[in-house]
Amino acid sequence: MLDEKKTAIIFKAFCDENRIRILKMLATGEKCGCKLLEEINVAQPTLSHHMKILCDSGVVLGRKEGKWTHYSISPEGVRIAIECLQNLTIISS
Amino acid sequence: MLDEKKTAIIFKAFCDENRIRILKMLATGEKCGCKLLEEINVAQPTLSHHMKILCDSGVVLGRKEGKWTHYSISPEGVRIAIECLQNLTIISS
DNA sequence: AAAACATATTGACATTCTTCTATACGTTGC
DNA sequence: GCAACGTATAGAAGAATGTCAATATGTTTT
Repeated sequence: MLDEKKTAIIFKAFCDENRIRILKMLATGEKCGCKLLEEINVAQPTLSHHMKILCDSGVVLGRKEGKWTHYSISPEGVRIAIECLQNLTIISS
Repeated sequence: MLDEKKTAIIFKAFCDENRIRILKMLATGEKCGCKLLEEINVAQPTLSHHMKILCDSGVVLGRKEGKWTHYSISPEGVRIAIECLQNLTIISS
């Protein structure tokens, strides 16, 4: 089981409204930063900040390609997050 | 699918280290506030504050009985949280 | 090499969150 | 009724977070 600190870092991804919007966009497939920026109402440095938190959580992957960064949901990160949520909440002895 | 605000409220439950400790305690069964207070290193009003956030998320249930409040994991709340996490992160078109 | 573009970093400010002390509220037992 | 107990609320202080403008970094194109 992950420690409290790492667990908190994972779920920080899901506790800001703008990050949730970003995740919903990524759920339809990989997108580059500039595309995300078009669809969300924040300044570019703010988006960059949120993308860092999402990547740090492990739930999102960033793939650099030339001047673009393509972001996508990480299936492995998602698996870990769900497992973590279950460990925290499923009653056990 | 839940809106961004409600989703954020659910996952706020999991993004503070002390709340994660509390959830781990509750995963071993229902506990009253005073029992939780013994095991966690915060003042009583701070615990009360965290319990409110946990209950607001729907992941924890509070059951009043005389002067005690007994807290437990809500299986239904957990189900919704996991479903919500899956909706946000499982790739779809 | 210079211009244009995508993204990251810095620094400042406002808001939100965590925590505490003090106090209030509701219940139990004398 | 009053004291003791468990919990909640109010208010304040400090820390963390979200946001932006300005600027830096790295890449592509001309």
